[in-house]
Amino acid sequence: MNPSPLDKNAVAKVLREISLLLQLKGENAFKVRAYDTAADRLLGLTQDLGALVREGRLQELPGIGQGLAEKISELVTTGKLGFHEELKAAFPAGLLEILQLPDMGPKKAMALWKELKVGSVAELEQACREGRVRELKGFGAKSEAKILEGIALHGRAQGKRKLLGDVLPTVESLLARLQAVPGVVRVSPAGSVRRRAETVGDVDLLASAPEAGPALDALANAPGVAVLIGKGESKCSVRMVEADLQVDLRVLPDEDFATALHHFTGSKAHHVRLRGLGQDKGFKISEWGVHRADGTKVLIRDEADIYRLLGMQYVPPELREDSGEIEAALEGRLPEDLLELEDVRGVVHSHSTWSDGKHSLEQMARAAKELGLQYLTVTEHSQAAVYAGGLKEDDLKRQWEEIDRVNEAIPGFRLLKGIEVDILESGALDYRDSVLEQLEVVIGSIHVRHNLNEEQMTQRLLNAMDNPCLNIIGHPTGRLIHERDPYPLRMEAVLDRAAERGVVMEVNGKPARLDLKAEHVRMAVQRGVKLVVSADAHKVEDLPHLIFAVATARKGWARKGEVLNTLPADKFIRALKAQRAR
DNA sequence: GCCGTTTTCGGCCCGACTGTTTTCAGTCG
Repeated sequence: MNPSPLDKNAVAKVLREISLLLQLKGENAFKVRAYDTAADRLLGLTQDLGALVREGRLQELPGIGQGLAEKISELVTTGKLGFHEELKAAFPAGLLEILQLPDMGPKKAMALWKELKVGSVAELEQACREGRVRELKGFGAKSEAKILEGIALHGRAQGKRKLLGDVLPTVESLLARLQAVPGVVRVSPAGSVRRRAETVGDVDLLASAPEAGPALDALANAPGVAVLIGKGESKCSVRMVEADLQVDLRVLPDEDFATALHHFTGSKAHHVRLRGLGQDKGFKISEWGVHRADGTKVLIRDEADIYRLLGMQYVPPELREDSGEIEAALEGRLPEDLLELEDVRGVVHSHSTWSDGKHSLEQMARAAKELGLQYLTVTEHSQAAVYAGGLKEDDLKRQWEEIDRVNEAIPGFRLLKGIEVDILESGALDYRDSVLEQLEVVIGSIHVRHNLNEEQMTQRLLNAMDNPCLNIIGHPTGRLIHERDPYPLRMEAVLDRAAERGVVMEVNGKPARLDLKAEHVRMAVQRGVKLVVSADAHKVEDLPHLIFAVATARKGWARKGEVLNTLPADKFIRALKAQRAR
């Protein structure tokens, strides 16, 4: 198989750029949208793009017709697209960066370029300082100041969306504060936080109350607020000290809460589709509610009412990305038993002071029990992971004695004897089989030698899965969001082998990992590969990271039955072994 | 550029907000 010069992410990025360039050109807005829709479609793709191209099946994807199919094929097979190159040549490269500034769209950017020959952010900044921008039609002194402010912010926060895991604690404490305000009925996060996206730009919060004032004040005066950006009748925006995070709160009457929550949860792509469906059925769906053709308002008590009205299953927020959930919900194919946090009985993947963890086995066990869990899989690093205090084979026996002592000391809870064994460059495991066979849970992970090529890395994992001692592949792509790219890997091949051999895939909940990520989870589920959700805990404070693994599994449409650590400890271990014995 | 029990043309989601205007265009979510 020839590796594709461009993968789906790269192709989507080109389509996105074409959309921007077409907007600059003043092209028909619907043509522009077609490129955006196609980019969304590719990003949510769970099939192999290269295969779709080879088999000429691109046009089976909704939103992709003949024109886009040809362009995508050209990109995938040659790595370039003539149409794209021509468009790019027509504008200065810096214009695309100008478009990233707040309140800056194609019309304004083109005016700046045509009238002032401003073609980069640096030139724009200079033009503002010299007062030349305010002379333009449609611009004024205020726009000039706003642009300068935007440039400053852009420089500071360039591409730095925050990890969901870094943001959620702040969000939850703000929500608790708002819920305690007298008169407040309901509170909820909205936007990407509620959809449990991997990373978050701004945080949107909603509250319902008869009077907006007290709730708005509660946010404006909340601890940790650095700047009050703005406060009006029904909205308040602040910037938090922590992580330079912007938080927007809207307060509205409780009867408008459900439609507003739905509106502000998004995603945009999901909404565009829903509104189209609504229109077909004679409803107009907007932020302010659902209206019939005669203008009367439909009573919407909660979000489920909206989906019911459209004759489809309820779509949980995590799934609202227009990646097939709408078709599935219309046909009744959406999983009704998506994994819930409450389904999880035990935590998989943890470290203690025996290797690079911060807390003792007993501390970890007590903390996990405190969270309502029944077991914790102890999986220290193996000897190859020298930097992480990896255990020698001999150390294991002594650790097992301590595990036995802790298990006796804490009734109703159990530490399982496991290991996170390194997958060496060849795909061999870092312990002898005779040692691995004695363990209850064997996670195999890659920690060293990341710089192999796609074929070598794929083969490394395939080889590892051939060892019957291996139960689970840990953080299969090795990515660290914002820090390290996933290693090159043919995920389809890895998952096919996992399905064939009964190897389980980890969904690692560490906020910077989320690995497998949601789209890979979906690919795994489609192949019948079983999963575990893990915390990858190195200290007791990491144990709640399980919620991010659960969120990722849900975003990948994983049902309870597909996640093995929803089973009690004995059945969990038996299921792991049974998988391998198939 | 896509799409079709309104099918090969003429549609394509909707409304608020802002700053600029003097009735509206552009941007955003």
